[in-house]
Formats: sequence, C-alpha cells, structure tokens
Amino acid sequence: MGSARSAVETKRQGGRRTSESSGDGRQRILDEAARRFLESGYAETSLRDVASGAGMKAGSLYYHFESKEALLIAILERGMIYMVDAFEAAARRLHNDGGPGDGQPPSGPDHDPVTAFRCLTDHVAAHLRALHGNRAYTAAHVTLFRTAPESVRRAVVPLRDDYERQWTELLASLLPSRDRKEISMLRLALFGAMNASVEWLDAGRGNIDEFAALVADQFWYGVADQRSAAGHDHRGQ
Amino acid sequence: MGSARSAVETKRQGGRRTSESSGDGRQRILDEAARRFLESGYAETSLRDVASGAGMKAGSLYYHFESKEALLIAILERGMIYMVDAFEAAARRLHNDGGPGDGQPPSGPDHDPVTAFRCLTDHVAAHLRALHGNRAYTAAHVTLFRTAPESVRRAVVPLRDDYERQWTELLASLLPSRDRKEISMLRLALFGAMNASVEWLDAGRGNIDEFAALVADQFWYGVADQRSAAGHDHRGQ
DNA sequence: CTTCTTGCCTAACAAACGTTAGGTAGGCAC
DNA sequence: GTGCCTACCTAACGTTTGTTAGGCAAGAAG
Repeated sequence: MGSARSAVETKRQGGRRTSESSGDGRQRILDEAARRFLESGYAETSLRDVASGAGMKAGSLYYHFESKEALLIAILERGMIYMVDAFEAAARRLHNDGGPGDGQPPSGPDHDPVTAFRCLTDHVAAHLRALHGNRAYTAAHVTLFRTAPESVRRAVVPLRDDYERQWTELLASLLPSRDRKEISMLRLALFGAMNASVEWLDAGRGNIDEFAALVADQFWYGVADQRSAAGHDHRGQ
Repeated sequence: MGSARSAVETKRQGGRRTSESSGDGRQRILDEAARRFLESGYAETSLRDVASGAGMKAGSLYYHFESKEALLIAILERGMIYMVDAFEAAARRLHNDGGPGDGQPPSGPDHDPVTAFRCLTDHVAAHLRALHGNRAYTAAHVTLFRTAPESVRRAVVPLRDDYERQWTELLASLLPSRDRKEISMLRLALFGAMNASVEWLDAGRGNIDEFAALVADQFWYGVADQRSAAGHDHRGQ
C-alpha cells in the first residue's frame, strides 16, 4: 500500500517542459479541477473553466482524461491516498515511539488511558493535517462524493471503505468496552466533527493543530470535565 | 419569530383543488425540488425533473417562483425555520420544566452539572429530530449552502447566523469556564458531528434518538469515561 | 532527412439547460 | 351572460454543456 498510481491515473509520464506555468499539463488540470470542484461544485464547474485555469482549451483535457467523471475519480482517489498515507504514517510513528511490543499497529486492548489518548490525538492531528494540507483533493470526499454520479461513487467506495475500516478498528482497540454499533456511530460523529472543518477552517497552519487538540480532548474527555478548561493536567504530556 | 412566511415565500394562497396528487402546486414543487436537490445536488437537478415530479411542466414553475435560485432560497429559508422553531420549543420546554427562576431561557452560569447535561441532551435531540424530520429542507443547509450561488447565500445567511448564535450562547452558558474561541470551535465540532448524520442516518425514527443520546453523552462526558460504557450511572435520569 | 509520439488547438456537434411569451380551461363575481 | 383571476400548458429562444474529429508544432529516434 502507499501512494502508487491508481487504475484511473495510469498513463504516460514522459513529457516536455514547453511553456506555461507550473507542473505538467495533467497535474495542472488536476489541481485546477480539484480547486474549482471544491469551491463551486462538480456540475456547476465547466470543463472550459478548468481548462482555462490550467492554461489550455477544453478539448485538450481529453488527451489526459477520458471524461469529466474520470477526472473526478482521479481527484477522489488521490484524496483518499493522502488520507490513508497519513493514517499509516501516524500509526508507524506511534509504533516506533511506543513499547517494543508486537509487530502490529495498536490492535490489542492493552492500552493504558494515557497511551490511548496519545494515540487518538496523533491520529486526529494526522487526519486534519492531511485533510487541510491537500484540501482540494481530500475535501472533495466531504463535499462531492455524496452527489457524484453513481459510476464515480462505485469507483472510489473501496478506497473509502478501507480508510473507514482503519479508523473503526483503531477506535475499537481504544474503546474495548464499547460494542460494534457504538464504535461505528462514534466514528461517524468524530468524522463529522473533523471533516466539517473544511467549511470553516481556511487558515494556513496553526489553527489546524489547535483544533485537532481541542477535538481530541473533547472526544476523549468531554467538555464537562473542568480540568479541561482549567489546567489541562490530564494531558499525557 | 416563528414560522411566518418569508420574503421570498410571499404570494397567493387561495387556490383550487382540481386534480393531481397531494398538496397545492407550490407545495408539491417545494417538496420535489428539496428532495431532488438533496439527493442529486442543485446544479445537477433540472427544473424539468422537478416539474415532472410535481406533476407539471417546466414553464409552470415560473408561476410560483421567479427563478431556480428563488426556489432554492425558499427551501433553505423553510429549513432554517424548522431548526429555529425546534430550538426554541426545546428551550421553552426546559424553561417550563426547570426551576421557577427568571424569565429567560438558560442564560446565567447557574447550572448544576446534571441540569446542564439535561439541557444539552434535549437540544441535541431537538436539533437531530428537526434535521431528520424535515430532512429535505433542513439538510439542504448541510449539502447545498456552501456551493450555492452567492445571491442565495446572501439571502439565507442572516437566518443561519441567528441559529448559530442561539447555539453559541447556549454552549457558552453551559461551559462558563471556556473562552469565546473555544466555545465557537466546540459548536462547530458538535454541528459537524450532528449534521454529518444526514449522509448516513436514513432510518425513520429510533436510531435518531439513539444517536442523539450517544452524541450528547460523548460530547459532555467523552468516550474515555468507563462509566459511559458500563453503567450509565452518571446520567441525570 | 524522415518518422513517430506527445501535447496541445480549432471547430463543431447534439443535447440539455434556464427562461419567456402567449395561450387556455375552469371557477368565481356580478 | 361578461369579465377576471388562478393555475397551468405549449413552443420556442439563446446559451452553455460535455464530447469528438482532425490538424499541427516540437522534440526524440532511426
């Protein structure tokens, strides 16, 4: 697993470097389309807009992508790859820092509360950083997936399922006393809280980590605990 | 305040009851448009689809609405009215049940933890019930507002601000030790968790209240508290 | 030099879109 | 009866859309 080129993203890679702005043409199309899809929506963005933003004409897009839907699929796939990579990187970091235990990412119920909270915090931060660090691609899943053409959804849903499964298993390992149904509802609530930030958190840096810390703290300890407001003395660092 | 007809919703109300399905024509248009906008998006839904679903032809829509944008505005306004009404009804119920204190909804920091949690729980349930009870209209704010034409957003944003302000003040009164910035971030996180349910909670009844209880409990006490999983003995009833 | 491939452009297509003008059937007022 | 208003329909308008076919310049390969 990792960031291998996907099925829809196969094609050439040898190219020229003639004129125009940054990156090769295919990359410029993806960036521009992702940006405009996120800002205005899929159907309300025309391929002529995308093309002109990428410094070309509408017909030229079809050299790189066979249809508008394929373009959206490529964006969504790339976005999910960013998220999965970030999750796995966070899991690796925790595994290396943590005890010299077995070879798997946190799977057993053998977590003391401090380690468990640290694990949650790191993964929340990783999710939010990946989400906003590649916002145009990743946020497409939040805003475009639900109303995307069915062929698009079918193409991307396996990747999404993988990511959601990783999170579900993480939460299940952190909350061994909860049953499966509660775990999945809690995951959906946490995803909702985190992903909604694409609609209001448009800063660059700083606020993201602040929000990540707040969400993790609130999710784990709740808001009623006065220690959270006063001293943060329950934090594991 | 309440459910008065809005500026965009002004027009006749005397009519006939000739043929076709349920409700008068204007109502059928609103229902059909809200349903299709939510399911497929604003731009991807054509007025011909809406009209045929409402049992008429496309041109006839313009007898009731002056444009497609005005139709969306009417839907969004109605959705926000549902939410505001539900919030105010919940506040009234709490005020009547609670102590015979002053005449305002919870405004002072004089909440014992049990009363505060009860207040949060009721408002979360009211929000989620209103959200799913009139899903086509209310969920439009979750899925359509961000990418809607700017004239639409301008027309609806005051109503949204009102509702968000009510929630912010509620949370501020429940969490007197938090500063303004934390309050507003917590509100955004809570809204994210609740509103994301329009994308996965499509049952009719039952699960909604279950999810409401889970979200309120998690938001207030967090997930780490083992009492939540085991005995629920901290719950105020 | 020629040939091939890569990466774009031009011009056009059919379809679908929001919107409008003009018409019409039926109920109500008088 | 006549006239008016309501609630639709028909037919068309101009524009925009995704998409395609054919062409063309430039570097690489022989």
